[in-house]
Amino acid sequence: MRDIQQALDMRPGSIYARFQSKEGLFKLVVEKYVENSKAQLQCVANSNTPLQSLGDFFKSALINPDEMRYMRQCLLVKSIAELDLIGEVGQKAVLDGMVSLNDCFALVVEKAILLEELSNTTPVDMAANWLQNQFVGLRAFAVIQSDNDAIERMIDKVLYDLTTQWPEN
Amino acid sequence: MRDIQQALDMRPGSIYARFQSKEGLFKLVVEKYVENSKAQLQCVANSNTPLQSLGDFFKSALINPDEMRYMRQCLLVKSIAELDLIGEVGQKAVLDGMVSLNDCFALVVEKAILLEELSNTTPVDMAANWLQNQFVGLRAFAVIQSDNDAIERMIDKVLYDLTTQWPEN
DNA sequence: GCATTATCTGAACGATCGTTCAAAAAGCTT
DNA sequence: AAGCTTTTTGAACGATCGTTCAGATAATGC
Repeated sequence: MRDIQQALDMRPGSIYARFQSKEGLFKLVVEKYVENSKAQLQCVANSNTPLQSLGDFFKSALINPDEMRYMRQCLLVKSIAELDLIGEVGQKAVLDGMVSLNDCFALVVEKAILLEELSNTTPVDMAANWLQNQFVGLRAFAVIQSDNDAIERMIDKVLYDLTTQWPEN
Repeated sequence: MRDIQQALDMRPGSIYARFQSKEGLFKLVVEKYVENSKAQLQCVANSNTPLQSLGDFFKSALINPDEMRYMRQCLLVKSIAELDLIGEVGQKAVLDGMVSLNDCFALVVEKAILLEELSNTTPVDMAANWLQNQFVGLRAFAVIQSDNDAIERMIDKVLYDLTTQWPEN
């Protein structure tokens, strides 16, 4: 809270007047973050080449100058890692956000199937879950990996595996 | 630290006599955790059916009774998420641990190639990195996913994708 | 049984945390 | 300019954090 006070040049009272508490502020931040990410993924879903756009989305989120490495971390991923330290309100915001983004990944998969970039036998929900997984794993990978080419190869592998076969049921 | 004091029924002085500080204790815990995980992965690498053993390893780490859901989180993954809040000593322990486990994943891949469960064109280092990624992603997935079958299907997908093609260079 | 060493005890330290609130300042309406 | 509402201020609160250390206790060697 004191970091935020300094960054915004605001006194504690002002912050607590606008937001009720640390957790209330956290909830709003998470919701904004999710809203932002949703917009990005909906752009991907609206693209004419959804798979390529998906790759670009992954790359822009995971690859950036070294001095901004910390930005490779995802707020939601970070929050899930500390889910047991967060209050109920914050937990709900994080979990709802994950579901919300999962729906967006599903939209991307559906669009790719529609444009025949993916087989129509692709299980949409499973693929969406899987994509979200891949993103989480790559986020952690990107934090500790300074070789951008290695990250890019991982993304290529994700895009390839998306097109291969899926387990039954 | 006070939680640990209570759990061990030890007074702060005793803990600080054995370990120098919170960070020193953290370092030892991480090292122990890595040692443990290494032993498990080396078992997998020594198996006659490394890919099946690898699947079992994933399942045992990711699937367990619901009341122990919090145990699905991995100490290293959690630590990477908070890497910016950890001191230098702790950071080094975490990053070294990740490299160490990555080597173990590489051993598993090598063994699988040797036993012809994987093509000998499989790029060992990339596959090891990739496997570690998959594990990280699945850890987060398992924390928020109560459907064990969904987790199991994801693991099956990982084992399948391990056998498919890899990006060049 | 005594001396010496190693270990443990637990109250207490200073720093930092999230948060509050009476008072001051700024904004708005007439 | 006066009166009323809204917002901001900043010192200060109690709780909790990692940590310390003089003294008590236990373990060991002779």
